[in-house]
Amino acid sequence: MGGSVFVKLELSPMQIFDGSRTMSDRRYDFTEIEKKWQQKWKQADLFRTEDSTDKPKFYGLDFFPYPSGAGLSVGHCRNYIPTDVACRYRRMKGYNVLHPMGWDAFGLPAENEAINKKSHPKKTVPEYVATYKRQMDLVGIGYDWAREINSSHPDYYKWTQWIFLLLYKRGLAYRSLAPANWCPTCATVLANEEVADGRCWRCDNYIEKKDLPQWFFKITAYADRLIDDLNTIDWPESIKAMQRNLIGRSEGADVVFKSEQGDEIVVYTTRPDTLWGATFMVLAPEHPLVDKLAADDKKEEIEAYRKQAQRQSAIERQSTDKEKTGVFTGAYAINPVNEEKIPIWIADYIMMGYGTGAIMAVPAHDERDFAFARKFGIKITPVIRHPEAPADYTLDESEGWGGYTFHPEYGDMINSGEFTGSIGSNGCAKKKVTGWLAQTGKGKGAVNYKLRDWLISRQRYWGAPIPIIHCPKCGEVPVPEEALPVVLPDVEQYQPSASGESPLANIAEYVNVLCPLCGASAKRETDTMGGFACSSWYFLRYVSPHLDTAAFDKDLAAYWLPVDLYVGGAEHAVMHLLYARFWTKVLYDEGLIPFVEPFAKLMNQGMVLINTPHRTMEPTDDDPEDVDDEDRDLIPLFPEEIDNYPADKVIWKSVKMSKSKRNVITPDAMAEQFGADSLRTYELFSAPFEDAIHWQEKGMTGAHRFLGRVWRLVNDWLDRYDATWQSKVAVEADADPKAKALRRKTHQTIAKVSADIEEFAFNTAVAALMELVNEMNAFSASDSSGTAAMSEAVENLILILSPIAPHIADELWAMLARPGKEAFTLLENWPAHDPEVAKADEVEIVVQVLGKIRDKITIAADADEKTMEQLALASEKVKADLAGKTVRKVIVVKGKLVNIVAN
RNA sequence: GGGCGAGUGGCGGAAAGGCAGACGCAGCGGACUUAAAAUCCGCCGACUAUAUGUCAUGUGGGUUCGACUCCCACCUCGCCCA
Repeated sequence: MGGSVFVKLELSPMQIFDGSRTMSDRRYDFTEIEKKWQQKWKQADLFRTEDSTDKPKFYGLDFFPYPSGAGLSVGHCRNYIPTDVACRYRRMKGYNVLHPMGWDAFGLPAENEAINKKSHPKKTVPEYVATYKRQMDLVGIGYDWAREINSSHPDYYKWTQWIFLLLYKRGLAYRSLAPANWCPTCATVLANEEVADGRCWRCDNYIEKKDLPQWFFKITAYADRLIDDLNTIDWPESIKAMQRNLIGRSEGADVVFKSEQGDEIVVYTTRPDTLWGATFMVLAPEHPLVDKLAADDKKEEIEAYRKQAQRQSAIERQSTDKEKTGVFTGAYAINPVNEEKIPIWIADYIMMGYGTGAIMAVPAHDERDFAFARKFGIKITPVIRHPEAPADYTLDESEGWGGYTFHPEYGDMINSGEFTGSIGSNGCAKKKVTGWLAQTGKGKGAVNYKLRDWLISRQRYWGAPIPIIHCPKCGEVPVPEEALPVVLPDVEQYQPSASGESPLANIAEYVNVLCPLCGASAKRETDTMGGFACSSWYFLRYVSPHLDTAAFDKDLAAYWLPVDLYVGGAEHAVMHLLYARFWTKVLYDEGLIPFVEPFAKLMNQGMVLINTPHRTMEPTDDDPEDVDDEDRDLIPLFPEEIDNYPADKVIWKSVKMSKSKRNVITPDAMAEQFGADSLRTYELFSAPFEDAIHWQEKGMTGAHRFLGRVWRLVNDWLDRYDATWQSKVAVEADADPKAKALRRKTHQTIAKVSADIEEFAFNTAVAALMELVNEMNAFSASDSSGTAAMSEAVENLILILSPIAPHIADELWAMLARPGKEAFTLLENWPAHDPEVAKADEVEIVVQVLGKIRDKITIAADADEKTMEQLALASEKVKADLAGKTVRKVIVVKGKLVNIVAN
């Protein structure tokens, strides 16, 4: 103590905070500190989760990452850091916390990466995993590595296969010949959802159509539950909307049309109230009835049209911008509601996959039908009055079909026989017509979904083998449970072949087996499962990662699940989340788990963007005319190119970090330069959790400076730190207003940081900590002798900072001579704030006259409305402003303001 | 074209319908230093008459004693779907 007093007397307050004074022993050596504590945490097995059920549980989970060769960027950390803060906070709050991590190691990304590097995924994946783990530890993420899982290990995919068989047993897995989206580059089929703008979502090349026998999961059987249960979970509305949109439930009617020859053609329509306006029918070119219906003189034309339709992607075919094409079959159908004879056409904008592959076309009230009818001169009959049309408005072609004619809105029915005049609003007419169709046997109410069954087959090596055997006598035979796993064989040649067959098909010893039922020679299924299968149940494996008798322990799953907090990027969210929800419901139906939704709360973190130099693409001969430079695609400039490129031509743009753009910042570099705690603090502070961060190294400097201030503040107070502050602090605060103010700030900050972490408002939590540190610094430089208040502030600051910057917090915590102190802040209790201490006893309120601020007065915090009004009216400035006016009304907001209305 | 979201200083951002700009970055001035870095202190939306002044939260209306916040229309940007 004596030494510090001496120093204090010798130096001015400013010098006391000069970090250079005792450079050698007081420097914030983050490299040393972070290494030291990461080792200590590991030695103490600090993040090991026990399956204790006497505590409330908290299951915090990040999206299942696939380990790529590029390693982690600071962008990935935007996902892992906030989850870690939430988990550390819950742990200190007394929860039993499960915070695991594992690897979505199967699937195309890992395989493509390995192919590109001419290496084997079995070798590369462990290398990449090691890098990810090292980087996650480097950032200080507290995962329980004892629960690490890897979807490409046989002890994991054994259970993926087991769930496949469960689906098969329940009639939810089937094999069917189907036109597949075929990517020639990746040499594999893709799910519809994996195709964007007719291109493969991974390699961006155009896809083709190819007929293959393929495995599907019948997710459509769960469509209604997948929509309805969205109402029970705490997810961002945007993600829920995307899921509803993808499922695409619509209500309408199946209506039976008949061809003149008597063939039934069932069409699905969402607008049965427009039936009287159906003036033609359109079949998909692939529709099975087309050959039968087609007139002889049309057959050639139809065949040619089919061929060109098949070459196009679904997106191209259905685009509303596209010029309509089609061929008249020469046949006619009878409209069942009015017995009218209408022509049957084929057109590529009708797809076999949606509804029944045939539509009734109502050109007056559907945009594409309208364009089609106009082009081919087909009759247009309006049957719905435009809601805004005058009552006496008549519709005819002389108006050029403008004005009130074409519209897809609900409206009252016209030109519709006995239904003419039916009220259209709120779908009334639709309901009425649907009921009538059912009564008369002309059709029935029907629900349709955009959602297709989930195509799970991949003709690739690096996936979980589908556990099915094809027997010439018994047909499809599931591999018996006791024979699982079907182990992926080691092969030399795992590159996919252009034939469309899996590389597994070439391995005789794998393919040739005996039928488990009859013992005859049979062949194994050679397709593997797409990666979404593995990630549809991994969250269950973490509760008992090493169990070898079941996919998961039922009791532990019931204890830990559902996941309390699930964090990941919005961009990959729709498919994975939908499939995982589907499997969860199947497992529930099987009686294996007592919940129907796997993820109670979902949060999407914002991306990390970085300002990246670009140049525009050089003009080419293929360019459409009058392309502006601004419309041309931008190409990133690499670091070595930028110096040779004219500065005024460089276009700077904030884009996502990616290896291909060479703009990646690694956590390794940041940890080395500023420390992991600075990286964590910066990423949390820089923007709200959901918003994109624009990476700026200056921001890292700011976070680092803040931690440096904390470091010096605590260090400079160590020798005055009083571990027995608890018994003194109240007396001290009564005697010293400055001490009282500091206590107030401390307790306010505890409350603010706690609430902010729970609400994922990390940016304002960090700001609150900065405010506290600023106030502590000012206090310490003041003439106050409030050591107890300062000791309380120091202790609490370290604890509430610890989830955000755990290494520095543990180091500072270790320096305190606190009785009964735990070795790690994580083992301490989260501080509770005392509302009485946090409460201000005086507040400054605003006095307004007609909404303009005229004075600010300081009053007792608990002053009642009447007192406030009196004090406000007594203000000299207010009196001056009110001279000659009559007070009409006084609005008083307790503790905030007084507004005087006068004229 | 449809759905969702967002527009606030030079920048990132903060504001239960109640003092717009917390906190930080950058900038400016100062202290310390032989010097620099680091650190510390102060200033920091615009305008002018330098004031407890006026104007300011994409634009225009509305509700309200009071609007960044709620409602309507429009503009711009982003994401998803088509």
